[in-house]
Amino acid sequence: MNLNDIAKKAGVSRSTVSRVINGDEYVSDKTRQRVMQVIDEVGFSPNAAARILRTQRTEVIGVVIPRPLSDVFSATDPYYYNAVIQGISEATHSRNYAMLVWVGNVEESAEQFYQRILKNRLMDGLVIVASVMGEELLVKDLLKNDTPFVLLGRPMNYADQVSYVTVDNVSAAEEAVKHLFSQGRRRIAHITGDWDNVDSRDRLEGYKRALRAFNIPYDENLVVHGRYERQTGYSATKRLLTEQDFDSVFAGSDLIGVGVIQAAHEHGLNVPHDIAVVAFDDFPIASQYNLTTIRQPITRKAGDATDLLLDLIEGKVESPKQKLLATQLVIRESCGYIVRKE
Amino acid sequence: MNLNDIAKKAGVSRSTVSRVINGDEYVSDKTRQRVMQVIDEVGFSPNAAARILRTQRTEVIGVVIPRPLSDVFSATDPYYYNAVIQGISEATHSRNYAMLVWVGNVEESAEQFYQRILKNRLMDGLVIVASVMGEELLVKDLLKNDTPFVLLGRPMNYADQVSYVTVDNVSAAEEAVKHLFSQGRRRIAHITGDWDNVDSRDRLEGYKRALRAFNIPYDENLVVHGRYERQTGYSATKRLLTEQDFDSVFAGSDLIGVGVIQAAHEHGLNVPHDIAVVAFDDFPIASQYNLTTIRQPITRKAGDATDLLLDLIEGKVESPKQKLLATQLVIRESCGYIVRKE
DNA sequence: TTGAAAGCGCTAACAT
DNA sequence: ATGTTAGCGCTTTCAA
Repeated sequence: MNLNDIAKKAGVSRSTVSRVINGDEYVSDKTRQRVMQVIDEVGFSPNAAARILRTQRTEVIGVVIPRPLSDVFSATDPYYYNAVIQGISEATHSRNYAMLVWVGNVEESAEQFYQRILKNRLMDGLVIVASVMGEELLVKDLLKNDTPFVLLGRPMNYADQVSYVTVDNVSAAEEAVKHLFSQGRRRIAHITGDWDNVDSRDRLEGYKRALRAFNIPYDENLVVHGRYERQTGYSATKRLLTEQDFDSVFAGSDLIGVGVIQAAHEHGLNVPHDIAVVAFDDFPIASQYNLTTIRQPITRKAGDATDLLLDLIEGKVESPKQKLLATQLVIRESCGYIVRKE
Repeated sequence: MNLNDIAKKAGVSRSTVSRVINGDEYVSDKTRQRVMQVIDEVGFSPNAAARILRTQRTEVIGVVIPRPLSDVFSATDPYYYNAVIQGISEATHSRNYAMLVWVGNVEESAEQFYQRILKNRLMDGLVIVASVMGEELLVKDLLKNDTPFVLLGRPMNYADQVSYVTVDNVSAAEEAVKHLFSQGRRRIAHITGDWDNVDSRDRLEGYKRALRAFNIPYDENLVVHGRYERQTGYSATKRLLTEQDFDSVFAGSDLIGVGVIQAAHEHGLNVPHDIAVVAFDDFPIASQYNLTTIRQPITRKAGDATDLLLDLIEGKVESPKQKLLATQLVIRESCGYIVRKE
């Protein structure tokens, strides 16, 4: 079933059918109705490959997730990727695009992974979910071939040549630490996530800014570098408890925050009384543990990145373009703030 | 850059270039090498749309996830979908396919969702992740147009006309309950997941079989129907504790099992001493709570479903074809079995 | 407002 | 072993 078949049934030429399908205005109402009726009757939809070949636009975007999703040893919260995919899905849907998803496989180098993406020529552009490791190779290639793309997260390099959407990690971290200060805390420790991740560095920067604002000297002994894992929060806290004097922790992520709470409890300490905790992300686990945390709007971030990509593809905006999203402090019990229950 | 350009540079016809690209054997070694060299030099990859238009094969499959992934109110463990996507990704990758992912959006009816999938004509077939609600509409349409598809999970209806891959829930549940029996438990309660889900019904069936095997009469007061959520395990256990006499629980999922543990603890009961628990899934949360549970190989299940789909697409097998995967009892502490530590 | 015709880039049947 | 050619189904100029 193709345009010709529809054309014959409707008694018009196939150009007219094409015009009807594409909403061309130069079609009489009578003709349009007749054609539409035939299309509905036979349940016709145009051949995508032919259309793509002709128009050079696929209305498909690629979603690149550099790391294997279900790495058993990874402690990354799987909620993040679900929320990202959901956000992209909603944005593509509302603008009539489909999404091709690329997930890094376990036994595959970055080069191989990027090669298979680049060889597939069914995408108008890419949303790249920034991971801990750099996506530089891919970014370089894409810049070279002039393929539209948007990063979810600020890249470590080329940040000014690249379009990306991320949250304002610096301000968010600053707010988190200021909140601890407002609860009377003065010896505030910080446990970071993966150090090859830009967010981690930005959050540390925000931590420093808050200290500066309150004239608290920066004490590097209160900062522990780790990974975005529960284990990091746990062992970093254990170490801090034996070596340092501190009354609160700004955790680089919810998972780290949960580890902090567990370590504190094992030492017979009360959270928030003895150790107050503010974390980052507001994944579902945060509410389970009553963590006060910075909420980052993941679905929104992903949706905005997708909208930006589609704007780039459709020539509605010029590349590069960046967008910073605001976050929100969600106060629960781990920070010591008294939440009035209703 | 197209076949003609390559052909000119290599001094051959474009059919020869096509033959080289497609690994046709009727090309001399010299010619092949020359052509390959040109292709590598200019980094050529063939236009996908033209190839699809000509061959009528896209080498793309669709992955259908009927429910929104990040439904804030959904308590479903997001790990499941990550593992599924990973499994499909690995299988498609190893057979040189790409995957188009379709996620149900929040404000969209099932009909609309299925329509947008069916109208996209860039897929050779579909893997459908079975959800709680039936995918019947989609299945009917696909059967009608003869589109290859495989369900991840047994469908409630049309099970004999449809290809699917799932785990043997009945045997697995039977094993779980028999294990509790072997630990001396005789009053074994069961808390089910969503009742419009086939897995829930199969697990109940397995529970009944185990009881029958041990001549324990089925007591419907010990069976509580709920959802695959922590809350279900929690409130069902609370109710059971006030109304019934029981010494153990077979939980329909890990999340339910965690709810059971929490309710038991709140009643001052020890798990496993007072209440033994065996659950289902072996998601990461199970090991956090030391749950004895039935491990279902999600990534494998998804990979096998994809392989089956590709076999169907490539005509290597006949539809319908079903596959049941074995599960594995993972013994931790919640069942009361003494695990020797090394 | 409609139709005719060219051509997007590829594969495969056929010819040599 | 290689080249020639038709045609997959669509959009879009151009002509009427």
